[in-house]
Order: sequence, then C-alpha cells, then structure tokens
Amino acid sequence: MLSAAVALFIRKGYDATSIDDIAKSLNVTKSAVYHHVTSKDQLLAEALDEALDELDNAVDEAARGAGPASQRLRDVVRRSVEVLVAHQSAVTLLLRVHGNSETELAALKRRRRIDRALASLVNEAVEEGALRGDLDPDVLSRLLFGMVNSLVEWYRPNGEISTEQLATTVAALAFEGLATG
Amino acid sequence: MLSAAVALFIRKGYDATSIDDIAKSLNVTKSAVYHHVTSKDQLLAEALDEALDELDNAVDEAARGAGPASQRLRDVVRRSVEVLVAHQSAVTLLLRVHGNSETELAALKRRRRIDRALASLVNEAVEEGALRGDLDPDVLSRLLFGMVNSLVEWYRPNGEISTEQLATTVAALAFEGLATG
DNA sequence: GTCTATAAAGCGATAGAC
DNA sequence: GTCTATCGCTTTATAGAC
Repeated sequence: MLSAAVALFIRKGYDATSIDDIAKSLNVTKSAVYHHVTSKDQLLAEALDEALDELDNAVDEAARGAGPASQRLRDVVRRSVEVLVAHQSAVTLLLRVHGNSETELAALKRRRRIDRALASLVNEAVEEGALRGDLDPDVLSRLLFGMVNSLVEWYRPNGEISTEQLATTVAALAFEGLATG
Repeated sequence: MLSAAVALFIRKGYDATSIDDIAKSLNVTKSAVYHHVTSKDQLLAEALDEALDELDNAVDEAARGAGPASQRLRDVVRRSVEVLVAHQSAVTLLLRVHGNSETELAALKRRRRIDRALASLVNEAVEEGALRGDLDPDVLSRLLFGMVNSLVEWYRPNGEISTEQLATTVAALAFEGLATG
C-alpha cells in the first residue's frame, strides 16, 4: 500500500494524487485507506524516511572507512548508485521534495546533512592531492551528486544495463571524464 | 505576473499553487488574475515554451556548427549552462514536469527531441574517437546532461561563482574528470 | 477491515457591478 | 482592470453500519 502510494506520487506528483486515487489503484475505497494510515502526509513521511535511512547508511559506511579519501569517495559514489537503484521510488520522491510541509522540511534537513558529509569528503580528497585542485570542491561535489541523483529519472533496473555496469560508468565518467586518454 | 506564478510553481509545486496564491503574491484578487490569463494551465504552458525555445536555440546553434563533434559538444554544454542560468525559473519548471496534463505531455515531447539531438552528438563524438568508447554513449549522454541540469537546483547567479566559471567547471569535470593528471 | 454517507474546506473558473 | 459573490466540483477526513 505504501508502494502503491509512492508509485502514484511519482507519476502524478504528491499534491495531484488524492487518497481516492490511491484507493482506486488498490481497488478499495478511501475509507479502507484511512483505516491503515492517519493521513496522506504519513505515507510521504514513511517513504522519505526509507530513502534517508538508506542514504545515511551508505554514506556513513563508505565515508568512515579506512584508506585515502579519494577511494572512499569512489566507494560512496558506487554505493549511492546501488541505493538509488534498490530504493529508486523512495529516493525519487526525496529528490522531488522542496519543503512544502513540516514533513518535507524535516526531510530536507536530513538531506542537507548528507550533502554536507559528501562535500567534506570531496574537500578531503582535494586536499589529499588525489582530485584536481583547480576547480571549486563544493561545486564539484554538487555536480558529482547531481549527476548521480539524475539517474533516478531514467534508469530502469530491468533493462540492458546492470546496476554494476551503471555504477562503473558513473564512477568512470566522474573521475576520468568523457575525453580519451 | 508570469514570473510571480513561476516563482510560486517552483517553491510550492504547480498543483499546490492556487490561482489565489498567485493573486495574493501580487496583492490582487483571483478575478484580476483571470483578466490576464484564461487558465492556470496557460501560465505553465508559457513558461515551458520559454524554456524549450531557449534550449532548442542553444542546442541547434551549437550542434549544427562546424568543427569536430567533440568541440561542438563542449560548446553545447557551455551554452546549456548559460541558458539554465539566464532562464533558470523556466528551465527548473520544465525539468520538474512529468506529463500530468496535455500541456506537460507536449513539453515532454519537445524535450525528448532535444535529448535525442544531444545523444546523437555524443555518439558522433565517440565515433570520431575524441570521447572514450569503453562506456555506453547513451548512458554518458544522460549522465552528462543530468549533471548539467542539476545545477538549477542550487546555483544562484548572484553568488560568488560567475556563470563563466560555472560553465568552465562543468565542462572541465565532464571532459577531464575529477582525478588529477 | 471494508463499506456508504457526509461534513467542512478549498479549488478553478465565471457573472456582473463599478 | 479590479472588485464581490457565487457556481460546481474535488479534496481530506470522519461517523457509523456491517
């Protein structure tokens, strides 16, 4: 039922999706939905928490590991791709949230904490000398994870490209770039 | 008045923004708004057309130029960044559209045409030998412009980073990557 | 646990006065 | 060109029967 709601939130947008839409997609009435959840907002909050828990997990795990910052950054990128694929619906919803309610503001706050952790990892890798120092590290961080996050808009796990291949492509493009040699 | 509406569409989302919200932000009543536009949908359509016209322009112009495909791709990336900055509101709205009405479906159709032109330019540059051939060109194209498009979510033209610097950083990251030497 | 019925509020859009 | 007033509809959410 959460997954039915999230699918509709993504297809039509949260505000354009009514409780009745969710009920109809489950072949029940509105009242049956309200028996299981107290509000539409609660469904959103549960999905956002799923995404944030998974991202927190992936980032903390990879960022706190041993080894050079550049290697940990590469691991974070790969782990992030895996989370975006495994929890694509929840993460897609998270990335579309813009602070339009208390629930959304709380989610944005948690997301900013993650973004700051990623930015400081990029900064560390630059100071280490493993990443180029001629470009603003905070801008690089935003562009890097903007690229990673954008894949929720088009990637479909059942297609030709495996998650493994995708993670490799993302990391290769990010670190070595498009150009040959 | 279009810009007031677009600002609200971005802050609250299209569906969550009522005509009354737009009217209040202009210190007038709903009826005054309806004197100038025939529907809420028309406001959306005008903003989406602005974004699509500008992107069409930038891509056609740079993609049809002379020289190697890899150079034309670099030009398209730079020109895209310029358009995203100069028409940030309209483009932000375009990137958040998901086909929830006839207007949105028409905008998505035009956007897909642009995306296809970009993808074939990337393919051309790979065949030319200027871009690495070990990664799927269509995936590279999506990731590249996913990165470019993501900047509408955070870049503010009045900050420390100039549009020029931003375009340089985006192109450098895309073509040469994060890693040193 | 699901239903019908309904309350209370907000929505897009229009009519008509000034 | 802006106003007040209102129509017709949809929304979230609840009450109460089965």
